[in-house]
Amino acid sequence: MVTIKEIARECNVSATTVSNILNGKEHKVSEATKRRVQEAVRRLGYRPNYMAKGLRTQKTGMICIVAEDIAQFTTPEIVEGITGCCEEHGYRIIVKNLRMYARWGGSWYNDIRAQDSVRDPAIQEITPMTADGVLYIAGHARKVSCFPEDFPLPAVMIHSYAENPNVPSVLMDDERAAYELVSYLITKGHNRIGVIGGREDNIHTQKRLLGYQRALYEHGILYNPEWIRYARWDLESAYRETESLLKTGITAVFCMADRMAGGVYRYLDEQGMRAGRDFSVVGFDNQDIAEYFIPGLTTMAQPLREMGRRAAELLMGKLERGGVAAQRPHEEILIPCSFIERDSVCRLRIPEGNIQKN
Amino acid sequence: MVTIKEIARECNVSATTVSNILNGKEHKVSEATKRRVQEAVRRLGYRPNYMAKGLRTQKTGMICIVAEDIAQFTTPEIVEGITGCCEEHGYRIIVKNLRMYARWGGSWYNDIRAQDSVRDPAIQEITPMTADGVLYIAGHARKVSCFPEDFPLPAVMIHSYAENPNVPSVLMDDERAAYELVSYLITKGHNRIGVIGGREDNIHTQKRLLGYQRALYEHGILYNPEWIRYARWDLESAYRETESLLKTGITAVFCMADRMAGGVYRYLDEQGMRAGRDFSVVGFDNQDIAEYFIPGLTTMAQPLREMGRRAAELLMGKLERGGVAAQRPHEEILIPCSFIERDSVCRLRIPEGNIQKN
DNA sequence: ACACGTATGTAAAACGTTAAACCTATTTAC
DNA sequence: GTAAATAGGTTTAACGTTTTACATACGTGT
Repeated sequence: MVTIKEIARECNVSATTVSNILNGKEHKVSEATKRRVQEAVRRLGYRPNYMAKGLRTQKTGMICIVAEDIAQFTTPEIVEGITGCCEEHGYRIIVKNLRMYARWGGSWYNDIRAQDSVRDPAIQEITPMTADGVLYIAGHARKVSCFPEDFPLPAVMIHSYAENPNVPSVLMDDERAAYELVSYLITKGHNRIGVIGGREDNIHTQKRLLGYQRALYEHGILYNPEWIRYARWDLESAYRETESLLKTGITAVFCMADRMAGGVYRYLDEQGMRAGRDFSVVGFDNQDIAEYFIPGLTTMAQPLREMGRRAAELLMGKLERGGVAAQRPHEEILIPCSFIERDSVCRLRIPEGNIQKN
Repeated sequence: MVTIKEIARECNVSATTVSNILNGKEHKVSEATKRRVQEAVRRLGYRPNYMAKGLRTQKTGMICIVAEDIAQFTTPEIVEGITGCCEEHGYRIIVKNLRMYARWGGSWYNDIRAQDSVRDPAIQEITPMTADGVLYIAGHARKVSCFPEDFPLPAVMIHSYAENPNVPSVLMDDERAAYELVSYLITKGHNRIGVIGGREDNIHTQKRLLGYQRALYEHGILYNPEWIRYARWDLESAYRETESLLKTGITAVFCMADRMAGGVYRYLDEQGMRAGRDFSVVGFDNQDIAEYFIPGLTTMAQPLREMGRRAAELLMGKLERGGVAAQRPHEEILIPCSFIERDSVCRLRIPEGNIQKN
């Protein structure tokens, strides 16, 4: 591999000069030598040695993405958003997948319960020697400790709430998204609207429930605890809640995950009913599956790429400012979701006066 | 950050000795010093400086995953398989996502046509300075050129065929998977079986078609070109083929992607028909969506994690052998798929004698 | 004629690690 | 009793880059 020294010898200049030219520090170099060096670099096919560079500058030029489960459907799009931004800023990306390390057995997405803190060998390994910054993609609120203590590397949390000071979070606006979905159902004439939420202690479940509540309140509909069910984010558990929930006399249901809407669809099918005709369903996530439901599922698309990009931009800012403004209080960036209308909701023909009568 | 030198000073030994202990070269060190050093390493919280290490050894300790589209549904599980193996061998993982670089416009998964070769700035960037080896996740046959010429880095192709010599490929066994699916349909009594394939020039389409053909042949059913349609791997294009395909009088269809089966389901729904009752459908991929179809889609699961792991193991072998056996001819490793039975196929009640009558 | 600034560079040291060569005391072979 | 081997190290140089400090020539103002 050709080095800076060889370029220098080839052009009869010092290594320093070549380095200055390659790094755009051109205030000390004439146009002529600059062109001469650049030509040699191209001709000999010089590539920088990142390790030598990193050793000298004490920067790795890498961002570490820590993903609790890289195969979870939300993660890849977030990563795509991140890569876009990082490439533009000249950072390379290193990936740590925690899935394999997870000691708490069973299916990750369904069975993991919120943990106060992650203290994981894989994370402990991320030192300033590995990366210049960390982007943590989590599904639950977390306090993350890595080496050295208390996240000395600039970090941004994506898709969940960080409990560390100085670790800002980039999240979708759960409350508003739920508010919009439920308001949509109300404008379609529904006033008895059920909810199938995720785990009760999950922060997303809670925020979305607040949005549901606000929508009801603003339209003068009384909140009825009977209409609220909690499940485990998956089809099976949602399916098990559906029968008794429908018996409460609701005409529509807000499912906090498209996969849970799948449970409702299955129940409806068994009863010879059809979403969008005999009953109304909205989901959340706009996961692939929503498009393949028959009829297509009306839902809320999570702004995954956008979240990834915003988080990366935030991190780039921190790195370029050199951690100057690091003493701000916990920062939270909410990205709006986008409403996707398909065919799973029908208009209700019920006299208007009924609305107040829960 | 604490360095090897500080450990050395603390223990009154030379840096070399510390290095030897840390790297398991213990043939030249007494048990006593070894323990003393290890204790100091723990106490002072020493972490190796990968850049210094890499600069000296001329190894990066990293594997680069090149993904043509990291958000494509097959990629994350392959990556998960890779990470498992690489962690075990002490390699870190760096990710290049080519999606953003793709110059050929439009939707990647649907519109890209097979390219002879990828010669992409992102790939050109992967030099021995970036990674020790490359795992390339592609959807189409490819000749990959990176810098320096002709893949000097050990590489393995996953999920598609590499046209480079010395770049082995790890693939699912398309032919056999298709053979099994179609044989399954035949044992259920079907003998007029349609196909909705992917793009006609796609290598997976071709191999699966061969499997289809073999199944027919072995059961004495004549191949009928009328029953074969090509689409673009997506719901819409498959939907457009469905009507005329069904008019040929088939009783079952083999879709080469679950998403295309979605097109068939949509058509059936419009006709008041139902898969698994009035018509039979099998898919391919066992993508998430298959489970959410109503009724559930019988399909073939791609062995994605397994492919990722096998490819990584192959690469580790190459790296540890130091490229000694690199002059073998093109190697192809086929991983079997696994059949997933759900409810989209019905048994046909037709007199047995009918079978020969196409 | 002199000091001084500016443009255009160069030399040497340093980043943290490991490979190669070297050293010394003790044990073993014969 | 001597040579050779072994155990248990040490010293030095090198990996490729960037930073810091220094050097030279030329123009300019006075």
